[in-house]
Amino acid sequence: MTPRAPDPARRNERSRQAILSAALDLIGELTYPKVTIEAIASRAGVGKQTIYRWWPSKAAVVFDAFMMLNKGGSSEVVLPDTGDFAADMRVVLHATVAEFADPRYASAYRALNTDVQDDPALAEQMLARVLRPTLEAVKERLRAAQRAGQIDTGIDLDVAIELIYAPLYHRWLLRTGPMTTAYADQVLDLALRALRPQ
Amino acid sequence: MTPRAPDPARRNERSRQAILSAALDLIGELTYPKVTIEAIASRAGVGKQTIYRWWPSKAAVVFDAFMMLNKGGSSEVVLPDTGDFAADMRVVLHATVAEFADPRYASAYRALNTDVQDDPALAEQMLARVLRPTLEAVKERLRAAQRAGQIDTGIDLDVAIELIYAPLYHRWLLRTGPMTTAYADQVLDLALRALRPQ
Amino acid sequence: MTPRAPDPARRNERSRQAILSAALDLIGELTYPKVTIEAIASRAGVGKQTIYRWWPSKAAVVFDAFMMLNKGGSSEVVLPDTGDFAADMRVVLHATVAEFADPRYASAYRALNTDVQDDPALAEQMLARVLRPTLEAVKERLRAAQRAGQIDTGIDLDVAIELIYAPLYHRWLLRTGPMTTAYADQVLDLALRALRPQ
Amino acid sequence: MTPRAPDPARRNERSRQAILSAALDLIGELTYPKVTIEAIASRAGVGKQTIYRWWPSKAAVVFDAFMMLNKGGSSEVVLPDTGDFAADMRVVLHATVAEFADPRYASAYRALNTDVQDDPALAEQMLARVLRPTLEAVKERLRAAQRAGQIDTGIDLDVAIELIYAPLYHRWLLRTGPMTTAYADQVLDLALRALRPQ
DNA sequence: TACTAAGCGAGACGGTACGTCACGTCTTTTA
DNA sequence: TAAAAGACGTGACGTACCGTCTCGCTTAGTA
Repeated sequence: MTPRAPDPARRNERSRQAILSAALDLIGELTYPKVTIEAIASRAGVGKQTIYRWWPSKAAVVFDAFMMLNKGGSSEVVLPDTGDFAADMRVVLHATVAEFADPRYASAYRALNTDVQDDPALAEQMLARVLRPTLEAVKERLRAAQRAGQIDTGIDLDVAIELIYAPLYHRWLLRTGPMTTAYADQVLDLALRALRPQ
Repeated sequence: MTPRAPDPARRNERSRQAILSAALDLIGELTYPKVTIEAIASRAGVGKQTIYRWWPSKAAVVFDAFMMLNKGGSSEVVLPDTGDFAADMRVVLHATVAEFADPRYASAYRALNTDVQDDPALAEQMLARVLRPTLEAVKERLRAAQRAGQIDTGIDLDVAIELIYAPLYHRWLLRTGPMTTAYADQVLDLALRALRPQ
Repeated sequence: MTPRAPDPARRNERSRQAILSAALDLIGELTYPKVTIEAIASRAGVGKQTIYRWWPSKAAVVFDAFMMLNKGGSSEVVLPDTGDFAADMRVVLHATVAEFADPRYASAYRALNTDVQDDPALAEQMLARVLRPTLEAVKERLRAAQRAGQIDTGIDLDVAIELIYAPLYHRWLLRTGPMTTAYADQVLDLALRALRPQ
Repeated sequence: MTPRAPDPARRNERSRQAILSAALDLIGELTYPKVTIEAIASRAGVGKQTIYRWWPSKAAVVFDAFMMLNKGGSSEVVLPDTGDFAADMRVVLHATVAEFADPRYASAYRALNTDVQDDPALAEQMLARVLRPTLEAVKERLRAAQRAGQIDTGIDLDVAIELIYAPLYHRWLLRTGPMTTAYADQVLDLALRALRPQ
C-alpha cells in the first residue's frame, strides 16, 4: 500500500507557477501564520490536493517559491573579480542589502528561517542550495585575494566568511538595527582589518 | 464594559510556576508547533483561561519561561574585568556556548527567535531584556579595553560587538556548523585582529 | 488515552435545538446526500465539533431530529379504543398517511431508512424507539379486538400487524403508487377480511 | 460542442463485465458508502472514465450489476400455474426468500432501495424493470385464480398483490425479523384468507 | 465567623485550518 | 478512437487548537 509517487511528467506547469506565485504574494501581504495552504490554494485557483501532491509541507512550497526569486533558482553563484577584493565584496554585500529590501524576498526568507528550526530536511536544503553556494563563492573569491596578497594566508576562510556575513544576517533576522548599505560598509571595513596581511 | 484587568495580588504563584515549567518541558520534548496552549495547560494541570488571563500569547509564556532560565530573569549583565579583554571575552563566549548546549534553553531561544518574526511587541521585549543588556555589558567592557589601549579608539563599538557575537548566533540559528568553544575562540581571535590598535 | 465522554450537564441546549432544527430544515430542502454535517453546522450557526461531540454520525443527528417530530420523542404509543377495531385502525392509518405527507417527516424517515441499511446501531434504535412502540400498540389493540370477538383468536398477531402496515410502508418507500387515505382504507378492508373470525 | 455520445458498437465487453463483477464483489464485501466509483474502477482494472462514459452514476452501475443477477436480466417473469394458486405462490415466495439469502443479491438490492430515494430516474427503472414485471406476473396469476374461483372476484388485485408481497419486503428492508420460508408461508396463509371467495 | 468576590480547573462553545478522500472532468499515452 | 492511467478543481470529511465563555469550587480579604 505504498502511496505511489505522482508522475512529474503529467504535472501541470501552469498550476505549479500559480501556486508559487500565490505563495509569494501572500507572504508579502500577510503575517506568515496566516499564509495557510488553503489560502495559497484558493489564491492560486487550485485544489489543495494539488499542493499536497507535489509538496510535503507549506515550508517546502515557500522554499521553491523563494528559489524562484533567489537568483532564478540557480545554485551557481559567481562573484565579481576585478582584482580589488574590498570593492568586489562591497558590491556583493550591497546586492544582499538590496535583496533584503524586497518585501517578498525578505518575508519568504524570514519564513524559511522560521521553518528551518523544526524541519531538518528543509534545513539541509537551505544550507545546500541557498547558503552554501554563496559562502562557497565568497570563499573562492577569498582564496583569489589570498593569492593576490590582499588577504592574510594564515586565515581560516570559513571563519572569515562568517565574520563578513554574520553581522548582516544577525541584524536583519533579529532586527537589532536598520539594514543599510552604510552598515554593510562598516562591517566590511572592520572585517577587512582582521583579514589583511599583518 | 471594560474587561477589568485581573488582580496580580490574587494570582496563584503555584499555577504560574507550573505553567512556565510545563512550557519549558514541552519545548524540550516536542517540536515547537506542537507546543500548544492546550498542551501547556494540560501538562501544568491548569485551565486554559489561567494562561489567557495572564499572558497574551504562547510566545509571551515562552518568553517568561525563557527569562526564568536566562540569568534568573535578571536584566543586569556584568562582564568580568580582569584587565585582559581577550581573556574576559573568551570566558563570556564560552558561557554563551554552554547556554546553547542546554536543550531547554536552546529550544526556547529558537522558539522566541521564530515568534519574534511576526510579533513586534515580543521583538521589542527580546531586544530590551535579552539582547541589549548583554550587548551593553560587552560595550562597556569594550570601552574599558579602549581606555586600557587594548582596542583601537577609532572603532564603532556597536559594530565591534556584532563582529564578535553575530558569527556565533548565525552559526547556531542556521546550523551552518557545530557550536563549540573552539569555534568561539577562532571567531574571537579573528575579531580581535580587527579591533586592536594598528 | 480514552477520548473521555463529554459532560451532558454542560451541554448547550440552544445549540442542540439549533442543530436538530437545521437538520430537519435541510432534509426538507435538499436531497439527502447534500445534507452534510458542514451544512447543518453552518445553518445552525454552530461549530462542526459541537455536532461531533454529541453525535457519532449524521444519521444519529437525523434520528434525534426525527424523534423530535415523531410523537414529540415519546416512545409511548397508545391507540384509541372505541370498541370498534376497524374504525380505530382507520383513524390510526389516516394519521400515518398524514405524517407521510409532511415533507420534513417524510424526508427524515426516508433518510433514516437509507442509513439503517449500513448502520446496525441505528437499525436497532429505529426498531426499538420508532417501529416497535407502534407495532406493540397495534398488537395490544388487536388483542383487545380478539377478546371482543372482532378478530379471529387463531391469528398470529405479529403477522397480522405486518399485513396491515407493510403495504403502506412498501408503497411509500418504493413509491409504487400514491399515498392516500383511500389506499389505506382499501388495505385495511382487505386485511380485516383475513383477520375476522371465520 | 456537444460531448457526442460514445459509440456502443466500440464498447469493450470485457471491461463492461469486469466493472459489473467488481461492483457486485465490492457490494458484497464493503458497506455501500465505501463502494466508490474509484474502488470499482480499481478492482475492475479499468479507468474511471470508462465507467463515466457508459453509466451516469454509481447507482446505474449497481442497477446493471443487479440485473445481471436478477433472472439473468430478463424482464419477462412467468409464474408457474399448476391450477393451485396457493401452491404456486408458495413456490414463488420461497424463491424470493432464497434470493434475499444471497448476500450479493441482497446487498445490491438494498443499495438500490437506498439510491432510489434520491434518484427518480433510477426509481422509474426499478419500478419498470424489477418490480412491475413481477407484480404483473402475480397479477396475471391472480386473474387466472379468479377465473378458477379460487380468488374473490370483488378484490382489487393491485392491493391483493401488496398484501402478499409487502410484508416480506417490509421485514427484509427494516429487518424487523428473520427472513424465512416459514414466515412467507404465514403471510401467504393469512393473505389467502382475505382473498378467497366468501 | 460568615460573606463575597475573585482566581481557579474544567471544558463546551463558534471558529479556522489541517491533511485525506472521492467526486466528476480533463489530458496524455498505449493498443 | 476506446481505454488505462491518473492529475486536476472541488468540496466534505473528521480532528486539532484557537481564543472566549460559563460553570462550580476554592481561597482570600471584608464585615
